[in-house]
Amino acid sequence: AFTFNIVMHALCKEGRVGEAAGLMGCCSSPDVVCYNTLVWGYCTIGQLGNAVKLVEEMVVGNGSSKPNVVTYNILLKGYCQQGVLGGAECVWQQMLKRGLVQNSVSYNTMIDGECKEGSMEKAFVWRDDMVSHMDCFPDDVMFNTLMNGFCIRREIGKAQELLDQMLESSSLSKCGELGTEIEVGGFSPHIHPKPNHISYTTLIGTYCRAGKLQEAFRFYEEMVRSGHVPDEITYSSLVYGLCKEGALLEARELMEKMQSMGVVPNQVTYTAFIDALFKAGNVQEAHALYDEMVKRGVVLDTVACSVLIDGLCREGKLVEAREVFEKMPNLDLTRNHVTYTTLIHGYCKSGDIQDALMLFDDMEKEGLKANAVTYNALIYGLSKNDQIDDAMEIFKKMSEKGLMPCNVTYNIIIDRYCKQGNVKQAFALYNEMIQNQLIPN
RNA sequence: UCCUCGAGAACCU
Repeated sequence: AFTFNIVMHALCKEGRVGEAAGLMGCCSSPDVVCYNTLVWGYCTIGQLGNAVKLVEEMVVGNGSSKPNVVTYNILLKGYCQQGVLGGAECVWQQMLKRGLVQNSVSYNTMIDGECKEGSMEKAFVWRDDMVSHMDCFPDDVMFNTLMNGFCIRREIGKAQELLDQMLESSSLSKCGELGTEIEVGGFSPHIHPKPNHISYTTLIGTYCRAGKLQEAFRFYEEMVRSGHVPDEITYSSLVYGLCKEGALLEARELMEKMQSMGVVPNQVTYTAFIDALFKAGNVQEAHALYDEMVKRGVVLDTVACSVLIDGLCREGKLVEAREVFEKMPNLDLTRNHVTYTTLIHGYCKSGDIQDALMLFDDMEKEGLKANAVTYNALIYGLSKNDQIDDAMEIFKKMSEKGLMPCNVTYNIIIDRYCKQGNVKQAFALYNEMIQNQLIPN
């Protein structure tokens, strides 16, 4: 079972959960860890139903594979990832019924789930619950999770205060001096964990996304100065930040610097850079870097290929873009709704509505759900092709499918009517947009 | 050997 699990885990990590399941079937006595690994696999690919079924199987099975805290923690995360916090709470109750005691991973999982929903208030309720019911104190993961929650809400200042709290309590001379101050989150100062590289990278990544590179690099330097080792995620964040601001030369320099520090650029580092090069119209370098990535044995993934498809579309090389798209399954790469939408948009932009619509059908046949962006691409393509009536058909179909048109949807149509000189229709849609509580930009 | 925190892709102007 030990050996089986190592392979199963590797398969699940690549999203090959079906194969992992098959492998477990070959194992004469799979243990809890095997089962947990498979439950985890199903959760990460979004197949919660299969995960739950497997856990039920464990419950009625023999003693060696009864679900444990880890099993339920995996389910908690599964529900949180789907945004079904209520489902996670049900799992929580089941744990109690089965006499299992939640640990800090359970609590941190729920806190992260609430943070990702933007509910910091609820996240802190879980924190309080943990402190009052358990012997465990908030750990570094919890602080990092909460920092990230504030970052998501664009309250970077509060995230920074949490970092400061961790720093204060790890410097002995300051311990006990903070008693009466009201701090973010109301933590008791003496039990703070120390920050780690993730604490810093959380802030760095947020500043990079916000285009505040000075701040990002300030924390990078502080991180290094205090003895934390930046990893590929830290550097990828910074490379992305530089690219986003158009500082492509500096991005390249940083990629070299990270290697001199012994950190190997991965597919995320490369993809961030390649994407920026394509968008800047620097096609040759984009391809050169892509080749470098492949030559170095960096494993391609869905995003890397989608970026390549997008770049080829921007170049007008739709045939080549299609070839990459077709080759993805051979490389064991999943094509998701973004991959499809990228190519659909490429076809629309080039006026090839036929292929766009065919690909849209293929997408639905694959069981992938089109989102507003997909529909917007089609609406754009049709209206640009003077098929405004067909565009409006798609527009209606969108609402029928329960997808709300967004402001980009309205922008596309309003723009078209204006270009046709049909200002009246344009205003009609503008009013509809307002009625739907959308904010014009 | 299993669970929790940080990085990259698609639509209009």
